[in-house]
Amino acid sequence: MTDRKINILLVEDHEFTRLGLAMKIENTPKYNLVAQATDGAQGVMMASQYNPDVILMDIGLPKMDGISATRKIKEELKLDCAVLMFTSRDNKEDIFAAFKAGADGYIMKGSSSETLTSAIDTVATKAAWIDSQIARVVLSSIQNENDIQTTATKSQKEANKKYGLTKKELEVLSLIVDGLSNQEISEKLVVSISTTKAHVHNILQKLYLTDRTKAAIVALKEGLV
Amino acid sequence: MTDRKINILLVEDHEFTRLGLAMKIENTPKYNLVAQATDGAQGVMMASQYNPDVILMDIGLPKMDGISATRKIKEELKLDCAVLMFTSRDNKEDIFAAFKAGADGYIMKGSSSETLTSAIDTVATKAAWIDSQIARVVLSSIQNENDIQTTATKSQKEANKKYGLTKKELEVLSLIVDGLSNQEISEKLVVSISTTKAHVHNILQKLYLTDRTKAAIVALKEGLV
DNA sequence: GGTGATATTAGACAGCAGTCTAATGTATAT
DNA sequence: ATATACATTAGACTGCTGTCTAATATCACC
Repeated sequence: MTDRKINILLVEDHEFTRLGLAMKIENTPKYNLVAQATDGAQGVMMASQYNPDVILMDIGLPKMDGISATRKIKEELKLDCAVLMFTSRDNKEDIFAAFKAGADGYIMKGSSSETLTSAIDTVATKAAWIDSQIARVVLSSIQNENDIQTTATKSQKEANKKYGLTKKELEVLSLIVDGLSNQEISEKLVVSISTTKAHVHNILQKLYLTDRTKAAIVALKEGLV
Repeated sequence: MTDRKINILLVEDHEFTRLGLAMKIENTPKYNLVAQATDGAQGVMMASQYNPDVILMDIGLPKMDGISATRKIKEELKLDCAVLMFTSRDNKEDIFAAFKAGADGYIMKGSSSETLTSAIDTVATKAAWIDSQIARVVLSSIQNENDIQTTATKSQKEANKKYGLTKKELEVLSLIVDGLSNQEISEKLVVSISTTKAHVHNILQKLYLTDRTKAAIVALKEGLV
């Protein structure tokens, strides 16, 4: 086989974690750390610039979260690289959003070095790698997906649970889909613009989106409102 | 960590395949082949008898198929072992049925020795292993729900008449509905931002709207794109 | 009584969106 | 040839969007 080194791009905002990971990667002969990014936007940029084999991506990132960044890399840029999500979040929503965005693997922070190398090696060969802690969550949900499709009554309440939107957030999302601006939403709900902005911000976070237009599109297509 | 050998149970009806796998396992120091079964019923029996770490299970088996056997081992007997499906079937139904039954990994016959050991090692640590050939099938079914690549050839000309949008404007509107920013649209169409802004402005004028979010909503609801 | 989730607000800030004006080039129809 | 429609670009400007930080208040739950 090709004994070429695996080129890795590291995207992580916390300095110490990034440093630790960089150390680990650089001390592993078969890996080659090509670049490090400290936020999502920079990560996307560096991905297209260095075209790494594997991107080790944190979820919680400034500028652009890891899931949005993954989506951009996979769907828009269509880069041929494996994205390994590296995070402390083990909730269903994040896991699914990550895979939906095109992630190839999902590993928990706090994993051992052996687990990390195993995961990197696996996704580098284009196979999927799922951490033991969350394997059950993913696999059990695959079962559910079949069951849900037969019952066919999912959309509204399921979608609600799916993204964890609160009642107020759903209300705001609904008004966004009606085409209202923040100012108009504020007037309608009799709250300040700050409040509306906070709600909109929370919605975008939970849906892993970057602007209200995308939120409206997703809400319409997935029947969230 | 524990350098204990990984105890493996092999369940495969085809003699030559079973022999080849047994050879491979026995020639790998870290593995210990505890038993071999030639049908599903025997496999279940041996699983409870030997309590292996990993069961390498074929799907097409006499007496009881591999998926039923897996379900029995996982759900009824609740044995703490990893089941690695080993099969030539790559259709969605089998894959999902396998995971639904509680399989921890899915590997194709015809995989390399390296892939096999990688898969065994991975499921032995209770992580999920999905073969590269079928990773796409599994992940894409998770990723779906979003892809609406409808080739609307009819409504385009009607919409054109309706609002008097030009070909270019419809193209831009379509990209707005995809959630792209002016910058991104400009890059995609290889024009300046000024041009994109002009198109967007014309679209808004013709649709009697004030912003791109409303344009996306109208386009989606009225099937303009 | 403490903890977590939700809702509320403010201010400051960077950046994008959309408007306006103005100009140029091309194609098509009359 | 000349009008009309379409595509392209620039510069400047206003205002809205979304982020970040920070604080307060309520309610349910343990």
